[in-house]
This record gives sequence, structure tokens and C-alpha cells, in this order.
Amino acid sequence: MTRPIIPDIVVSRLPLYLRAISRMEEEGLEYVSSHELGARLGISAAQIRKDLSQFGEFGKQGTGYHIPFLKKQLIRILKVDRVWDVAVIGAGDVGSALARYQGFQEHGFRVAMLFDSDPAKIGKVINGIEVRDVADMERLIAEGSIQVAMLAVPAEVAQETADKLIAVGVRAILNYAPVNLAVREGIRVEHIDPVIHLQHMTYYLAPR
Amino acid sequence: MTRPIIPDIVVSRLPLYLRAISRMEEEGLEYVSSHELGARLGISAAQIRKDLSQFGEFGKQGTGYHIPFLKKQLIRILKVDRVWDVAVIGAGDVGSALARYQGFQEHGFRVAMLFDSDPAKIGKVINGIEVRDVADMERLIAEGSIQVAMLAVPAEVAQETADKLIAVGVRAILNYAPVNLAVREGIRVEHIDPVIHLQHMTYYLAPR
DNA sequence: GATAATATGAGAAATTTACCACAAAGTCCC
DNA sequence: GGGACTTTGTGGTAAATTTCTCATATTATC
Repeated sequence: MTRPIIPDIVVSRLPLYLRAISRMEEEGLEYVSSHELGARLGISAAQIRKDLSQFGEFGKQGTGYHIPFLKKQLIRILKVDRVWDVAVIGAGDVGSALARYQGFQEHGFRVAMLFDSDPAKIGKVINGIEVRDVADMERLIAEGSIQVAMLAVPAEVAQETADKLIAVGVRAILNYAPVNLAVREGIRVEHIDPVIHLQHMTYYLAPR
Repeated sequence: MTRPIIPDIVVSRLPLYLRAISRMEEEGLEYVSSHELGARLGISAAQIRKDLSQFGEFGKQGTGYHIPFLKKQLIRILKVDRVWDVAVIGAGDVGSALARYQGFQEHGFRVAMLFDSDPAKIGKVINGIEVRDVADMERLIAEGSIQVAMLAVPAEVAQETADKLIAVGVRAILNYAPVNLAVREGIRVEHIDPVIHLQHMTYYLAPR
């Protein structure tokens, strides 16, 4: 069984679709057309239909998409019909905020571990999660079979920390450090850096 | 004078180039080839040459790119050869972390204002920045001629807050709220949502 | 039940984006 | 000074992505 390979750019839009229709469900809507969904997201209706049709026939002519059904399908496709345990590395401002964020639980994720190297932080409890010594990180992550990590450490140690994570089984890293991580084939990395986004936007701004 | 329109996808890579060569400069390197830069970023050398050539001839055959010169050019192109005052809306975990982040200053940005609606937070000082009442937001932003904002408010009030920001002159919004903002033509919005990134990555993970 | 209106899924076309290949220019080393 | 390397910028090509178009199906209305 060789499923057709779905372009990554298509996959990258699925979470946006899921977020939008989840909101629509909360609003009490039952059906949505590709046109309405597209209007909310600033994406063409054709694009949405094409994307979704890669995974199956979820819509109905004349009616559109049944929101609870489409939501269920997207959740399944994105594999968030389970809860992924996530390790947060670094308990500074960013790591702490991630540990406290309430938005993970209902979208398929749980901050299961939190690490830092600062003795002053180790042992503290943030949102019910104890800060562990990063020296024990590899052992604990391996024991916990954790596949997903969020990296919120200083730029200087980001690469070496990522290498350690990958060595003990982590396969997806959400990197908050302002460096490009080099990883081997098969490891997923996504980057979050506000400066990158701001600089992208200032290109289009006129000086004032 | 009609400059050729640069594709946005090209512009979106420029901050990555800038970040990478800034790091190379710190490492004491003087010249870099498109091939070396590409290897660091996971981007093809041809892509980098093509992207940069859209803005001028910055390289030299046989030598590559002079790092300080290229850096200067990218800084100019991205308009971060000045410091942009930025307003942060919301002084919760995310807003506070943004106010404390030391990485803005040297990359063209300064958190000039911080707002919240919680009386318990108003008046507090975070990293030298006083938390102001969001009720005064519009007046203060208009007075400060602020064009860039980072939105770190609850999802429920994100759209209305964005509308207010735009009404008083903000033209670029970095949105941390997990909602798609609808904005008029000419307003730049970028989104940061860890859940979106995590869900994108779990698509590729095998259950364990 | 017929007709008009609505909306999907998919093949085809158009557009955008990325890559290749090479001439030209610079460097290095003997 | 000359030959072997290296590297850029670019025109052309290939690949990827988006949009268009339309047959087909469903719903609503009279």
C-alpha cells in the first residue's frame, strides 16, 4: 500500500483548517463550504478542496463539509487523535510560558517534562511540572519514549541539545532558539523566531 | 521607477540569510560562498544566489560573498538599519517573555510599549517597560507612531484588538493568538502558534 | 417532479518556484 | 605569467503549486 506522497505544503495547511473548523464548531455551525472556510483563512476555495481531496472525499455536493466529521478526519490525519507527550528543554521565559500554556492539552499535546541546567530552577514546579536537571534529560526522555520536544535553550547550546534529543529518540523538534539546527534525514524541525517574522514584515513597511 | 516585484517567498528567506551570516560574522569568518551558506540553511546554493541577485550583485566570482558587506545589504533591504518601536499587547506569559527578550534590540526592534487590561498588572514594570492600561492603547500607539505590534492577548479579543491597532496606524502584526486575523489590504500579519507547528510535525511521526 | 441554485472533486491549464548549466570573472600556486 | 580551481549571476528548463473549469451530485422551491 503506497499512499500518494502528499506535498508538505499541503500538510502545513491542515492544522490551519483544523483550527478554523474547530472554531466554527464552537460557534455552533454544522456545515461549511470551501468558499466560507477559504474566506476565513484567506485561502482560495479551490485550494481547500484540492488539499482535502488528497485525503479522501469529505465534502458533499450542494452542502459542503460537515464540520464535526471534517474535524474528526483532520484530527486523525494529523495524528492528534491521541495525546503526544512533549519535553520542554529550558525553563526560562519561553520554556516556562510553554509549560504554563493551556492550549496544548485539547489539541493533542501534553508537556510531560521540563528541563533546565540552572540549579536555582531545578526542583521548582511550574504548572504542576517539576523542573528536572538537564543532565538527566537523555535518560528520562528515553525512558518516557518521548518523540516530540520544544527547544527553548540559549542559542549557544541549541545544536548540541538537539543532537542529544535526537540520539535518545526525539524525532520532532520545535526550536525557539534563533539558530538553524542541522539534523539528519527523518527528523522534523520547525522554527519559531519572532525576529525572523518581524524582519519579514518590515521589508514591506515604509519608514516613518 | 518600477522595481521588479520580489516574490514574497524570496523576501521570507532574507531574514534567515541575515541570521546565518550574522552568526558567521561572529565566528570570525570573512567570506562565504552560496554553497556554504546553503549547507547551513538546508537551501540550495542556486536558490541563494538567485534570491540575492534579485537585489543586486553582492558576490564576487571565485571568492563568494563578503560577510560584513552582505550583512549590511540585507539589513538595509529588510529595513532594520533603524530601530522599530514595537508595542506588545498582553502582559501574560507570552507578552512578558517578549518584553524581557534580549534578542530584539540588536536586530532592529525595541519593545516600546506594553499593554494589559488586568488592573493587577497595570503599573508593573517588566524589563524596564511599564505595563499600561489597554484602554489607553489606541491613544498611546497613535502618539508614538508605532507601526509594528505583537499581539499576545486571549483568542476571544484578538480580532477586535487587531482592528483597533490597525485603526491607529499599526501596519504589521505578529499574532500569537490562535486565531486567523482578518485584515484589510496592505496590513501585514504573521502568525506564531506552537500547536500549528506541532500538528504539522506529528503528521510525519509514527505512533509509539 | 421539474427547475434553479449551490457545491464538490478532479483533470487541465496557468502560474509560480526551484534547479541546472555555463559563460565570465576572480584566486591560487608554481 | 599561465593553468587549474572556484564561484557568481543568469537564461533556460523542470518541477511544484495554484487556479480554472466543468461534469456531477445535492438541496430548495414552487
